[in-house]
Amino acid sequence: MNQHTQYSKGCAACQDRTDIFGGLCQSELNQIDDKRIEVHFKAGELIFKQGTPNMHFLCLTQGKVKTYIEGYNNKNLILGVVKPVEYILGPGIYADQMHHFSAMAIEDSVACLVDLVTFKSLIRTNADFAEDFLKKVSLQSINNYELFISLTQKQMPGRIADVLLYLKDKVYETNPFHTTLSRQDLADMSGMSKESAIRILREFKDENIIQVNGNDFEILNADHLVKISQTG
Amino acid sequence: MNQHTQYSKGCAACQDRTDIFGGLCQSELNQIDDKRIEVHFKAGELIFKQGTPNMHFLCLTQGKVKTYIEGYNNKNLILGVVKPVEYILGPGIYADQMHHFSAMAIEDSVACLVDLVTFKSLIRTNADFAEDFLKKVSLQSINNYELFISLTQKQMPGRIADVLLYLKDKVYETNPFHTTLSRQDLADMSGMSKESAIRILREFKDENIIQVNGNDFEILNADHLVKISQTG
DNA sequence: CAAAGATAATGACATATATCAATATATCTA
DNA sequence: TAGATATATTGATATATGTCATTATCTTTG
Repeated sequence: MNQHTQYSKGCAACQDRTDIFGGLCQSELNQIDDKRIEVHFKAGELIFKQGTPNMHFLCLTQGKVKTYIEGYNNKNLILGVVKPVEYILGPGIYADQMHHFSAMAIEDSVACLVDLVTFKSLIRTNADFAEDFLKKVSLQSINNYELFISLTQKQMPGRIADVLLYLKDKVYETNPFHTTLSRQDLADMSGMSKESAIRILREFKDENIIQVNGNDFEILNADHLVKISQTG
Repeated sequence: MNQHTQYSKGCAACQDRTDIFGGLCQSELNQIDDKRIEVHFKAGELIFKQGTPNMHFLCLTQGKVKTYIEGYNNKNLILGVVKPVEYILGPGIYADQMHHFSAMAIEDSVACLVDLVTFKSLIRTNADFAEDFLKKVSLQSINNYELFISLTQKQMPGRIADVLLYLKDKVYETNPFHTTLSRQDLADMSGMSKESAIRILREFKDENIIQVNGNDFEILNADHLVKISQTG
């Protein structure tokens, strides 16, 4: 990606492409704009790391970012994939000012960093914005509950089905779709070894539920995938 | 528990026993007090159920409550045990007005129900209260991340170790402790079958890490439990 | 107190899943 | 382009964990 083709018309322009700034007036948007740092990340680059201080509110304007918890034995658990225009919010902002998960660009990406002082002051002064934020946090929480059930109560086919449906419906929003996620990433999203993830994908392929060619996926039988997701 | 020995001096009295009302002035406390319904639950009674409308903000003043997600095949995942004075907050409040998990009294309990209109209006008008609330939500979120890692990346001994340490340090805050949680509950907290939970407990007993007698537990070697928790 | 019902404990067995090793394929780099 | 490195795939095997059946223990209730 060319560094000069960047999207830098300010927060007002982004406002058209998302709902998260809907509760802000022009002067409030300017507050954010003034404190905004636009940063470009190459695919594979770490955006922030679990365990480091959380100093900024981060808004993704281009590319895709995976968020993941670094667990034991170098095993990661991918919480989700963020796409533009969406912010990446960690619970540390209002707790211990630390990052509780890491974020890595899986495509060349552009993110805006806003210092937390500005962000928190807006939360305090604009009740609509605070409510919108609470709503976002809540929706993320609901997603986490679904992830909990998927990871702890479903067998491997159900978990892989959930990942495929998530990618199709929530991340790429197309079918077929191309992903830059590796097989290891798919495994980290479904809490299994990469060998197991590969095996399940092959089974789905053999049963004509999906078509796979490298990193190109097509869901051929979404209903069947939903059924597999539900029956564990 | 005798219905007449109830704690009913109003929110101001509860304020001494918790931090959650710290950001409220007297008139705001009165607002809550006016809309407050105090309800007694017997052990085993359902307080609210996943999938039903979420109409109240709930504050536990006596007893203990387990919160759990109802998954597939009648399998539950216990998120945690709430003790007084703490509120039980679901993400539905700011999302779809639904309960996303269930709550059940595991001891005779008393809870205050406050309608959400009052609660939300306080969030809008009192920035300190809103920040305190965000902090609570964030801490809960951080706990959930730890639970994620425990449930998805640790083997059974590590998961049972986490449950035992959680009960000792966070729920009962004594050692030895007595619990009203069944073996099935312990299994639902650690994402395994009750038979497996029982087996691991016996192993810990045989290794003199814990002492178990029915529902009376004593952690004899906490350091060892911590080590087991860390090595998976 | 005895009977009944629930909960707990244990063993035998089945199976889902991880691990290890080998090979294949893709991607990078000199 | 060739070599090197990373990633993907497959098969054989080990193991963690669930399921089922049985017995034991506790708790309730008439």
